[in-house]
Amino acid sequence: MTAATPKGERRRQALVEAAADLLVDGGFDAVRHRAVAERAGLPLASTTYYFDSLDDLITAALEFHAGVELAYGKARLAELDSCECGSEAFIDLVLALLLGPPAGERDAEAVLLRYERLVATGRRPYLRPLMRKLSGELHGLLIDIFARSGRSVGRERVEELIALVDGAVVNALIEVSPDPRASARRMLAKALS
Amino acid sequence: MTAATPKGERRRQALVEAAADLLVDGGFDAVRHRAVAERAGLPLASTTYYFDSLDDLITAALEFHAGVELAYGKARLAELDSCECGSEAFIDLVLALLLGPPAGERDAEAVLLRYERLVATGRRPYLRPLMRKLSGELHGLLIDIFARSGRSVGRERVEELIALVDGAVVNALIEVSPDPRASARRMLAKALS
DNA sequence: ACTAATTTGGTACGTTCGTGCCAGACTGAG
DNA sequence: CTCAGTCTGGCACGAACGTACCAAATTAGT
Repeated sequence: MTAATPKGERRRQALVEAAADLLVDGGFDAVRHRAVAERAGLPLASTTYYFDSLDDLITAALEFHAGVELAYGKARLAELDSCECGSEAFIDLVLALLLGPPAGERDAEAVLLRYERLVATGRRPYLRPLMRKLSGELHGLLIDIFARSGRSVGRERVEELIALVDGAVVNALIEVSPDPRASARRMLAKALS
Repeated sequence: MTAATPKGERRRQALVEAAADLLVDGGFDAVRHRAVAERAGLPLASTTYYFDSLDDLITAALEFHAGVELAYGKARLAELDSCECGSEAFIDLVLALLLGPPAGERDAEAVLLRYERLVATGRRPYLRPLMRKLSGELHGLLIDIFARSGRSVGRERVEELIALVDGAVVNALIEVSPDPRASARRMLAKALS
């Protein structure tokens, strides 16, 4: 169901954003009708009124969130015009694009979330087109960044580096006190040296 | 709770194996009291009698399954004595250890499950010691295999290759018709050439 | 202002889940 | 054989869930 009135549209959007928030800090399992309604300050029934099913709501939330992520990536890319491309800063930038902005204390959890989402997509075929689009644009962004910093690389090499980062992350998750970003940084530094 | 009678021990073990089966073909979410009891052909209450909580049951199931996986790995390693180490066969062997034996039609799903489990571990700190142990032994096995096939490599290089495989897999999950094993094979072949 | 369409929000139904309960059946040590 | 300790299994509770329902309130088109 799509809203037909301005106020309705605002309400619908509030639900989408609430769902996206829940998705970010609780994973797919946290996106429930009741939780979304409560976070948006709206009654339970509004979630079923504006969205045919929970999957619909999740899709909308992911779509919204993907937009936010890409906007962040493009902003960081724009900053790079001033091209302070030390190896250290460059690696941090790539990690920020792939893992999100560093989240301090909660970084391990934040990164974990990204991979939970990625893996959970495997069980939700209806999200694949969306994830493919996001992933494609992200790869494009990375190629741009490599080019703009003087390190020209092909698409294949970029995919290899992404795989390296992703693999380092999932393997870091089982450490006693996981620091997936640090593991990824180590791998990336070695591969780029 | 631990069983004190032989028949009780057999029952307990039946529950563990049923839980491991469910874990393998449905992920952590499939391991429920009722499902385990039904698959084992035992009443619901037996699951709470022998295991203090669901987490207890899951831990036992994962432990059991890890044993099975490692046994498979060691068996494949033993076969290698006859050292038919063509590049193709070698890569398939490494993939069999990391992704499990090829599962034909259902391969994508089987591989997905492994990574669901890996990521889900991030939310279950009590499983980390177990996963670390399994992961450590698997790494050791891989080093052995590399050595035995004439390709001597250090631990760091092995971890790099594992990350490459894992990253290739998680990135393959969002393809229109995912074939994670093929993606991993491609990456591995390139890295080993 | 009036009517029809849309939106609202409280409520309820049917499932599934983890877990607790307990009377009865079984089993092994004396 | 006896009986304390162990095990069995049917059952019920409370919570959380997705979703359906519907009378009342609001809004939009004329």
